[in-house]
Amino acid sequence: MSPAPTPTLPGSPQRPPNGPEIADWVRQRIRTGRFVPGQRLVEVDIIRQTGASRSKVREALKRLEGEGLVQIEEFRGASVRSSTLDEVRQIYRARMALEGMAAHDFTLGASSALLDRLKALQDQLDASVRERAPDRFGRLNNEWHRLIVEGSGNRVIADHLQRLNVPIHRLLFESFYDEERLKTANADHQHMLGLILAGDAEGAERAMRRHIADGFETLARIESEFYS
Amino acid sequence: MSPAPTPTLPGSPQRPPNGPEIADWVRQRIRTGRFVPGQRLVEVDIIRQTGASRSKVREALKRLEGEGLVQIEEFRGASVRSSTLDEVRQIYRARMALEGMAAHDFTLGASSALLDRLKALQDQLDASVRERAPDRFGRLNNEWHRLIVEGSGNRVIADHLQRLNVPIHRLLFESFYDEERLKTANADHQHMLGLILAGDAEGAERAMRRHIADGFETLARIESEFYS
DNA sequence: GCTGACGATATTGTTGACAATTTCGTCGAT
DNA sequence: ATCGACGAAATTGTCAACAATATCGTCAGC
Repeated sequence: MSPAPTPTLPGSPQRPPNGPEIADWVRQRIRTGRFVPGQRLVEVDIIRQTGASRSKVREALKRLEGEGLVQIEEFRGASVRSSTLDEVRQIYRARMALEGMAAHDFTLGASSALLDRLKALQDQLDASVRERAPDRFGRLNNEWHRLIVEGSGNRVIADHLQRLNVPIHRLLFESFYDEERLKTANADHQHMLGLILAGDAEGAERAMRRHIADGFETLARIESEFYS
Repeated sequence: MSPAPTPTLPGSPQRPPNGPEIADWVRQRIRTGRFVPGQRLVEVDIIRQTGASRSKVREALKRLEGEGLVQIEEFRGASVRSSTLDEVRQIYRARMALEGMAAHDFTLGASSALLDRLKALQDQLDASVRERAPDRFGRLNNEWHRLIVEGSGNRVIADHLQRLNVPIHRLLFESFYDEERLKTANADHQHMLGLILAGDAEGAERAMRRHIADGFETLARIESEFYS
C-alpha cells in the first residue's frame, strides 16, 4: 500500500485572499489523492498554494495529526500517513463493525422519507450497472453507504466512519472497474434494501458486514496482483 | 450530563523546564476529571501551569480539537467538549460494535500468554468483588477491556475505542458503586472468559455487546435519577 | 569510484510583539 | 433598581523575525 513516498512539489499561489479552512483544504487533497500517502507536506508549499500564514498552516497540520490523517515528526515536518495492507484490513474490520451497527439501527429507525431516498438511490445504482459506468457507480455507492450511516441517527458512528474512510477513499473506487465485482456489489445492495424494508435489522447488519468483507477481499486481490 | 460549566482556575507554575507533550497533559486532565466538560481552557492558564509557550499550547489545543476532545470557537477559545446523554448513548452503541468485534477477533487469535493474563485478571476481579472494592474493580475492569481490545490485534479499533472512551471515562467507574451492578458485570466477565476459552467467537461478541448495553442501561438509570 | 567530513540551503521550531474581539465592570438615565 | 452605553481588561488571532535542526551538494582523501 502507498508505495511511492513522493517528493514535494512546488506550486503557484492560487487561493488569493481568504482561506476558509486550511485543514479542510489539505484534507480534501488527501482524500482525492492529490496528496498521496507518504508525501511530505512542506509548510512553505501549502503557504504558497493557499496564501495562509505559517501559524495557520502549522495549526491545521496539528489538527490533522489529531485526526490521524497526518504524521508529524520533530524537525522533519508533516507527511500524509500511509497505511500498510494490514492496516487497511483493520480499517475494513472496523467498518464492518460500525457500518453493520449503522445498518441495524437504520432499519429500526429510518423514516419513510429516508427509505424513499434509499430506493431512489438504488434505482440510480441499477442504472449505472446496466450502463457499465463504474465511476458513477462508485460515487453513488459512496452516497448509498453515507445515507445508511447518516440515517442511522448516530453521529458518533458517522464521524468515526468518516475518519476511517479517508485513507481508503481512493481504493473504494478502484474495485468497481471489475465488472463482476460491480454486479456482485449491486446485488448486495438490492438484497440489503429488501432486508431493510422488511424490518430485518439483524439480517441487514449481517449482510452489511459480509458486503464490506467482500469489498476487502476484492481489494486485497487487486493490491496483491499489483505487487506481484 | 456534564452539568457544571466551571470557571477557569488560576494556577501556579509546576512543570519547570521540559514539557513532554502539552496535548497529553491536557488529555489526561480531561480523562481524570480535573478538567470537566464545558470548562474553558484558557491559554494563559495552561501556560502558567505547564511552562509551555503559547504556540505550543495553541497547537496542542488544535490537535485535541482534531481528536474531538476539545471545542474551539473563534475568539472564544477552547473548552472541553461536553456530551449530552444521547451522545453517550451513541458512544455506547459504537463501543458495542467495536468492542464486540474485538472480542470476536481476540477469541480467534489470542495467544496463550494473553489468555493467561486474562485469566489472572479475572481472578483479581473476583477478589475485588468478594472484598467489595468498587474502586479497584473499576480499574481492573478497565484493564480487562483494554486487554481484550489490544489483544485483538487491531490497532485501528483500539485507537478509535480509546478516543471513544475519553468522554465517558469518569462515568465508567460510577456504576460499580451499586453492588448489584458490580456482581452482574463480573458474572458477564466470567461468562465471556468461558466463551473465549471455548473458542466461541460469535458468542463472545454477542456477550460483549450485551455487557456493554447493560452498562449503558445502568448508567442511564443513575443519570436520570441524578436529574430528577 | 567510494567514503566521509564540511558547509550552504531548506525546513521546521520558538519566541515575542501587535491587532482583533470578547468580557466585564462602571456609570448615568429613566 | 433596571437597562444600556461606554471603556478598560482579558483573551484570542495574526504575523514576522530569529534559532535549531535536517537535508543535500561538494570536495578532499584514499
